[in-house]
Amino acid sequence: MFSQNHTDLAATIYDIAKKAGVSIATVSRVFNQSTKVSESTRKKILAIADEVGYHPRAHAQGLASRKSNLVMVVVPVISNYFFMEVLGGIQDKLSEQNYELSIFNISPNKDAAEQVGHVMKRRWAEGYLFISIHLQNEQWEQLKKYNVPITLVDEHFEGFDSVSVDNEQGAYRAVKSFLEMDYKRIAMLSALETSKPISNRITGYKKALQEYDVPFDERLIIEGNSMYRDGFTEKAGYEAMKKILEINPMPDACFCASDIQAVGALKAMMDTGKKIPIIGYDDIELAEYIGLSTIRQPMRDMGFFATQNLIDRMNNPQKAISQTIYTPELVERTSTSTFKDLKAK
Amino acid sequence: MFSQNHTDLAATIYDIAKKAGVSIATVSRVFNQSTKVSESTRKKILAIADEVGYHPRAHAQGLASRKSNLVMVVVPVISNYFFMEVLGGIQDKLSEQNYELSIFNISPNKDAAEQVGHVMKRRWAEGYLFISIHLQNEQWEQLKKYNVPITLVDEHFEGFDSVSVDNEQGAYRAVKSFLEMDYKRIAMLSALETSKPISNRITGYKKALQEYDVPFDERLIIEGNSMYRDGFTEKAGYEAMKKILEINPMPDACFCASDIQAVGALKAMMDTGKKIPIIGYDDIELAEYIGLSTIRQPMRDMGFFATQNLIDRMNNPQKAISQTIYTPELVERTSTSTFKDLKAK
DNA sequence: TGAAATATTGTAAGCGCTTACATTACATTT
DNA sequence: AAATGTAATGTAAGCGCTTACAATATTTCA
Repeated sequence: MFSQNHTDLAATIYDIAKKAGVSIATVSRVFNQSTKVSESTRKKILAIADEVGYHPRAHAQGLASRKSNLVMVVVPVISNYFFMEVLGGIQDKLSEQNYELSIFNISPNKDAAEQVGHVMKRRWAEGYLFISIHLQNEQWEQLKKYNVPITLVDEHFEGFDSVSVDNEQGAYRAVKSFLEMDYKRIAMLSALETSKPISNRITGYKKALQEYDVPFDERLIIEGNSMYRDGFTEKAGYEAMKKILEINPMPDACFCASDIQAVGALKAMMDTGKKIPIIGYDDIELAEYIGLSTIRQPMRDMGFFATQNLIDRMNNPQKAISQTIYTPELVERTSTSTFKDLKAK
Repeated sequence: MFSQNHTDLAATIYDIAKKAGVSIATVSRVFNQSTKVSESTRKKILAIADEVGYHPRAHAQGLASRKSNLVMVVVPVISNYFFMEVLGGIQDKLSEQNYELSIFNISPNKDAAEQVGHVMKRRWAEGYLFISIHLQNEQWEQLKKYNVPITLVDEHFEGFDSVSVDNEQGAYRAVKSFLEMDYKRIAMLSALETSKPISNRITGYKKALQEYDVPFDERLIIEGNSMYRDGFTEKAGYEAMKKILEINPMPDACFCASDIQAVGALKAMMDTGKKIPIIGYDDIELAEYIGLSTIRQPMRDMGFFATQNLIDRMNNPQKAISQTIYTPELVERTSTSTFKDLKAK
């Protein structure tokens, strides 16, 4: 239940010390799990603290100890399915370890590096999780100078701990599955190509084609309008798919850079009446319900593990740098299997 | 770009003051937008600060000024579409006003009031946004004693600023639209009924029936399995819809308590081959793409406005308490219109 | 030109904690 | 019982800022 004795002047460590007849150091020790306090005084102090509703002020603790118990998550856009899932995993880990979570949202309108610099300079958090943040090489290098624990999620740069997914492999598997079904003209519904995950997926796409001796045709890669959220929207997917369906001759399969775009693509096919098998990317919760075949990324696990990793580094800055790469897997559903059945007939 | 001169011992206000040949008070004034600094020294200080990459430490500022510039968002479950949208609005407002955002996630496994009490006691944030947090009357009362700015979103309790949606009205409109189409046996796919939004929606449902002289039949209200996320999941929707389709005689329309459940419901209809018109609730981004008719809640606006409201109160604690109620509107899409067309024929 | 008014800067006392080091109380050992 | 070791507590110096108040510089105006 809530504290009963609240007044405007909240109790400080001095009040508790006075009431308990001890020094503030002793009170502080009680609240810092120090073992150097006798059981009797610990109990007395805890009782008094509870009675007056005392709780150490985070700012004072932070200033005095030069620690904040705060982990900052830096993300590009908050309303995004991938991020949501990852954040779920982060939360799980953080609450388990008694850390607070703060979120910093990189606005797409301003320079990313500048905003990141701003966050770092505040020196607020003890550790940072960068989710899907893409910077220039030189900017990553600058970031290292802050000498603060940072773990990258869905991105990798030499010298940082990172947790990511093998995008090349994911795309490769998707495209390969099409090739195995004997599709040759495979389109790729892409997004902003300057981002590394996307360029890696394109590499995987090409690699699969090469392996099956299918010549690469750049006209089959369509980049959705990326003005908003780098193109990771249903709308961008919808429009890009319309273009794809107009290519002559029409592609006979399509690999989409994300599920959310694939949803738009599905809609485009419904509206135009044209239909080709598609595979998405991410495996968002929804994919199962619309029967979308997709490449599954273990998003929640990634968040959980990345946080684990970050906390490890916070506790031991000398720890060796690790790069964790999850391999995504293909999940087949009706957006491809119906066609498979047709082929089989 | 990031700071160039980073060392492990980051610059403090003293370093800047010394370099600039002024007192720390003057430096502080520059960083607090005080007008009482001459333009020339302001520029000099800013230049030096930029050069050494100085930035005031949040904890020190917070302790000295007894303010944190921090707004805490308290939510029940983070991975939730409704919350995501609301958070987007909050972010917009907050970044505009230069506040930091922290998130506290109420774990469903522990007592909500206790966790809320814990957050409040830390006295960390200057203002709190409670999103979809449901407490007992007595617990709300206790909360008031902290005497701290709080704005409720998607919930209301006398004595708090709140921003919510008229759930009764929303449900009423949905059900009424069915009644106008001459459907009589209208099922409701519900969720955990102890929550106020849900009970209000049930009230609206009943009200519409009454108005059209359709007797209320409690067997037509099916509560999804609410063990997880209070039942607001596709899975819960899927299973509940299966039950609804088995009711004898089969209902001829269904009002769902959320879009996310409606997605599951749609799937259930596909799987069983039975089909009745449905209306969801929320209007999540996805609804448009799957043609789901729904009751639109202006989620982003709610977040934005609630934050505005909170900041107003933080600046003026005497401000009169306000309750803002948005009226949701019906958005008709194919999940109802196809049926309408059929009827018309 | 000099006093009064105003603009700019400095001084210093906290804000509420942590923690190294010093001190005291108590238990052990001989 | 004195000497020694150990556990428990206290002392005091910050942590890096803000801000009331005091001091000084600059401007204004008679």
